[in-house]
Amino acid sequence: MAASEGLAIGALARRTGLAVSAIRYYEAQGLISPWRNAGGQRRYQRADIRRLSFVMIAQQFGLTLPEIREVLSGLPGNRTPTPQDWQDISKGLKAHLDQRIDTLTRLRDNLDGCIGCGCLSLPKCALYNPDDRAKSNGSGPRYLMGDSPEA
Amino acid sequence: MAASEGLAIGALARRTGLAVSAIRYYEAQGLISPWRNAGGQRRYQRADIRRLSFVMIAQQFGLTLPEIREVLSGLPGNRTPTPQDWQDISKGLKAHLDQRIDTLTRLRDNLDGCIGCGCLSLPKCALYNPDDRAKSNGSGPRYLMGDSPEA
DNA sequence: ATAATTCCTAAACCTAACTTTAGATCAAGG
DNA sequence: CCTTGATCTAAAGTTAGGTTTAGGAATTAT
Repeated sequence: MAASEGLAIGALARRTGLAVSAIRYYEAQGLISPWRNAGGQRRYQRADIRRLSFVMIAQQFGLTLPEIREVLSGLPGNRTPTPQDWQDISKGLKAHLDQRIDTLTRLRDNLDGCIGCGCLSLPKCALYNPDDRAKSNGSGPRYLMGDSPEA
Repeated sequence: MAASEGLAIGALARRTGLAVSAIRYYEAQGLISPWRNAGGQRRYQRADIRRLSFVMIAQQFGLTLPEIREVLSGLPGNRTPTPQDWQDISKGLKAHLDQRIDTLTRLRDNLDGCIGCGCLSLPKCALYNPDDRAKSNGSGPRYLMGDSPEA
């Protein structure tokens, strides 16, 4: 097995800790693009280990797979990414995370105020802020609150 | 319509901004318990507006519905919750949020370090911490990283 | 007394991010 | 050559948190 043959999907799975099925799924989502050997099996570059690690870290930070694909598109397509390339796109990740932390911190501080006043369901409550909801992640209903003062 | 008749589900939906279907779903998840009128329709107390508002806020903070049900169980069952009751269980929410912020802040600071060293895929990287993953929310694969230094 | 709303239940459908399954093919060891 | 293990594809299943639909029944408005 010459070094030029690349990694099989199982080997990549062991190296990254991902399930084989997850790696195939990421390919379907456009996050990674292996080539195929003569028998039609996927073969990966060593740089793909780092690529998938980046995907996993970005996921922890709350990015969706389409968002991660977008960030990864900042890598050069014509050569193996250098450490500097990775550092460059990681800065975008950090900015994203900074924003999430700011949002949550603001929510927490507002909750402090609400614990003090016990208002919790008033439209005037500082927690009533649709923008935060759009930013914070995923689930939950479409709207938030809109109670009348007396309740 | 005497005041004692309670709110119909549509009225509660308008007051909270939630969809009628969401309110029924929350009931199925044990988050709210209306009584039924003679015709079998759900009727709610005014205090339920606040209860659902609390559910929505807790969701923004990243709690799952089972977790929220757990927090709500801290309310008195034998009477309408007082502002003090709400303040009491809100403290639990705040603690939860504090923890999320700590975790994210730690992740961000570790990423700062990684941007500096460019390691991103090493097991020694500070970002390699399974505990954070268990805490941070929901999706994503089971494991994280496990690359060898040379990659 | 209708007509128009609203509400009821049960079941199917939806998205994200995967996993599982089934049946077939490929690769490697003896 | 033959067996074992890894891989392939396509499709269905899974979980969370809901929404939509279908066919009725209750309420409200006129």
